[in-house]
Amino acid sequence: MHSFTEENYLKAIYKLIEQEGDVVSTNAIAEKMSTKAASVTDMLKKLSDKKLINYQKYQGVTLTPKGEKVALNIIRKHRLWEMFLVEKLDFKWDEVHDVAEQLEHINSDKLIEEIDKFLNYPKVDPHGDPIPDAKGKLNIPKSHLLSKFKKNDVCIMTGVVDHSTAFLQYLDRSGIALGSEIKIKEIIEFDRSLQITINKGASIFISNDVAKNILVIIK
Amino acid sequence: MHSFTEENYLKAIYKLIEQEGDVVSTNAIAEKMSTKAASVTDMLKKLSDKKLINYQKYQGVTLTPKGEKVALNIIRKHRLWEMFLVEKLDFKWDEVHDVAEQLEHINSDKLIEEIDKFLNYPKVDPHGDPIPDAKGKLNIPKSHLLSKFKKNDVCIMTGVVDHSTAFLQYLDRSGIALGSEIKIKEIIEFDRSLQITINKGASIFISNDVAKNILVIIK
DNA sequence: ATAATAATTTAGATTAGTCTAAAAATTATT
DNA sequence: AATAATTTTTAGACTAATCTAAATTATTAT
Repeated sequence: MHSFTEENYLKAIYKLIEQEGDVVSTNAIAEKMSTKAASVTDMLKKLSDKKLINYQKYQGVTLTPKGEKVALNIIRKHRLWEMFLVEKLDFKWDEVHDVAEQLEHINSDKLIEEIDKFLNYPKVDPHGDPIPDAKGKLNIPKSHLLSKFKKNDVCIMTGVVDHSTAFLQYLDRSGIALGSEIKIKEIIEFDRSLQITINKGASIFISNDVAKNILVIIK
Repeated sequence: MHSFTEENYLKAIYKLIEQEGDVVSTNAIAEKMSTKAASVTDMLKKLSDKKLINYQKYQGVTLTPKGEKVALNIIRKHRLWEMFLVEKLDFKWDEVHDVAEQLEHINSDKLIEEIDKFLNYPKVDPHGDPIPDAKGKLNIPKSHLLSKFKKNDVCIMTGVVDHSTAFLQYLDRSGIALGSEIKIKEIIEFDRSLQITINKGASIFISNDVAKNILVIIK
């Protein structure tokens, strides 16, 4: 099996690839893990030796299929535990994260299958994040950053990167919710801000910073 | 907080004191932890520095009140998780141990309180082992080995040390069950075997080996 | 009471994960 | 294209937990 630390690195790399792009830098990982670049380099060598990542010095990393499977399994466990805490115990959404970070490393196939059954096989968690299945496959189209789309693309809002109350309240006020249809009317060159319509309504402007925190799928 | 390893040592020491006597030897701990005596000595120094155990070179160890509290909290979590796995998920009793060994180290007061509530505040687990409360107190008299009692003592069977099917079946055939009243009629000097009556019935003989695996409370 | 045996501790090494400081490679700037 | 700035890697050290082998202390047997 893999150590807690290895699992956390793989999860961090997976999430960075999901959000930032195809290759992940040492510094990006260091920031996400709240550690130093030198420590990351050490770990990258180790994960590379174990064939969990593709790593060439100075060239950044990607996950191998094996590494991605491990990462998705951790994410599966994390999201199922979060669901369990909220649905079955009296946890609020802002209370679950730290505990789920611990529970995601518990090693027992039977346990996680039983939790899945107990929850009646949920497909997404309440953030709109999909729960990978037991084979480590996402049964829901993978979301991308709204900031990556181009003029006239139409997409559906599926989740957020920044889960802060401030940001969620801003989305609320702007009328952007899970499932909203977002059409990109215009991309302003100089600051990459977007003019969009929500559910075919009046158009509004959002900054590139905001667009980088909204996850969508192509319609 | 304490490391997983420290918690496991404290739990082992607690259980050895419960079963063996008042002071625990380095070798006994090494055996219980499946490690070497030298490693145990290192850890004993560390636990002693942290005031979790009373330790004098070559003299064995006892737990301080602080150490006992930690140990009881781990045991509380272990037993509550076992109950949860059996009662709420579809685990059999022989499947729970390994998973509970992992879950007992999850650090969240709220989580364990909610699990306790979810299970409706059980007092004992199905082995007859008591579940310590949130303050680390046992609300049930602490059990002792039947082998430690003397002639004419009367006690109540509360649990076993050896949980093997073979042993449980032997107890069954002998008519010894949880709650049985056991009276010591005679202790045979040369092999420490006992002549006892069960629920005031006909007397039977049990070996010292058997008596060392039966937990009782004084009536 | 002394020698033999057993238990325990010390000394020194090892591994995983981390760190700081310095070196090397890459990328950006002029 | 050369230099400056940034990123990444290496080198060497540290901590927690472990180990083996040797030394020390305690216990048992004669």
